[in-house]
Amino acid sequence: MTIRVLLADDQALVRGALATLLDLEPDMTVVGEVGRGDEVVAAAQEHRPDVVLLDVEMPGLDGIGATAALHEVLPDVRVLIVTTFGRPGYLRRALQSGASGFVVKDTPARQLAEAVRRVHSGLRVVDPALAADSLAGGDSPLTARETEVLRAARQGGSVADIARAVSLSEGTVRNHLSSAIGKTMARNRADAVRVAEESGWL
Amino acid sequence: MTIRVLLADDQALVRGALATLLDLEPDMTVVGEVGRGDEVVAAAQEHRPDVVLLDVEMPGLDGIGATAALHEVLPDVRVLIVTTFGRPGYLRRALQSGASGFVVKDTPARQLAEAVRRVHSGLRVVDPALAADSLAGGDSPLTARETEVLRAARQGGSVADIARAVSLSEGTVRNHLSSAIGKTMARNRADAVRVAEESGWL
DNA sequence: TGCACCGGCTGACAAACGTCATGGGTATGC
DNA sequence: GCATACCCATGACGTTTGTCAGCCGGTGCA
Repeated sequence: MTIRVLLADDQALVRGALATLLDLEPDMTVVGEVGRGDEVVAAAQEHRPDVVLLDVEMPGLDGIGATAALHEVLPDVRVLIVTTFGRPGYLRRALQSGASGFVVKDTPARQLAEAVRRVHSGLRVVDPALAADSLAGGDSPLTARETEVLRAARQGGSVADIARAVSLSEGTVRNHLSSAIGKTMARNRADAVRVAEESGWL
Repeated sequence: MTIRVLLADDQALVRGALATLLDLEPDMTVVGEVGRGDEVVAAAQEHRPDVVLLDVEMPGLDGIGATAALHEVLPDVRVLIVTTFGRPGYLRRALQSGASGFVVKDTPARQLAEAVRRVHSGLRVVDPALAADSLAGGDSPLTARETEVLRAARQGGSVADIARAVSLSEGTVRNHLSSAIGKTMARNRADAVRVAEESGWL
């Protein structure tokens, strides 16, 4: 019995390469390819795959959101997340969304097919090095408002700009920023944004 | 006569997938794979490839630097740059470094082999959409020092930190930053970093 | 009923930041 | 020779930022 695989990656070159790689395996067939996150569910309904390979960074809807949407419509489909950078926060959120596996693109190509097989058989596949980082990174210490304000601060505007974006007073924004800076152990607003982004808290 | 190809990409999964993809072509052989930019020259000297496929983002030495180093030691080797994002500045710098082609990872997988063939036969391969952006983005208006200071500002440190990193006085750093902010039409140091990064000036 | 916590706001203040004027040094080009 | 541009530095300035204290309202919990 062959494993039916659906591929979702925004980089056509990578997507095609992975497709040929997996199609060479005797027990697998790539039944579909999409380049956008919001096309995943429709493609899955059409092609009925056993395993879906999802990139985290995609236009329309990111891998996390696509996993959640997929898990709701087709609960039996296994999801294997493949991503470029091993952001600790991604792993946690991906597993919470219902993903069965998490593989970084640094892993050898031969292990990908094996990961697909494991996921298909119901096992969880998690990059060991990444799992350690995930525990170290932990849950976000930021409150909802702090994350929102910090997210708005990414564009590099002034406090007044941020206040306008989130509809708060400037003083409140400064307080939230100060709190976020303290929690991330950063020295700056910009530094806090950097730290929070790298920890997957935004 | 088969085309000998050397692959350089830090993502093992992508690298392996591209290798199988190109190895399927009857007129190509992948003679080597490396995951770091500073291993490219040594691998090229050992395996004598006709074409080297280089990713821009690599540890040790980036694709631009690797191209320059390669061009100096082995001038006959053709270089085809493959990158994730089509930053306008990359294209310009890559061609200046001696690259023969520039392909973004959004291009269909089938066109990659064709691009390799064209580069091998002495033609230049440039993504059309990217070429337009490159002209729009234009040359960096920043001076050497301004770029250096702005690069040091990416970590999110204070002026004192930056001054220590680049061995300048704090006042001078502020002047360079102010100039860079003006040239990028940003409102902030953080904003200037963002703009310069997106324009490929760092 | 208290207590702790989060959200929101204000006011104040020291530190950091961005800007400007000014000076001198060097290399490039007409 | 002279203009131009870049680099380095200093001092001064007004603004922005980060921090702190205090106050109020709402929520969840012992």
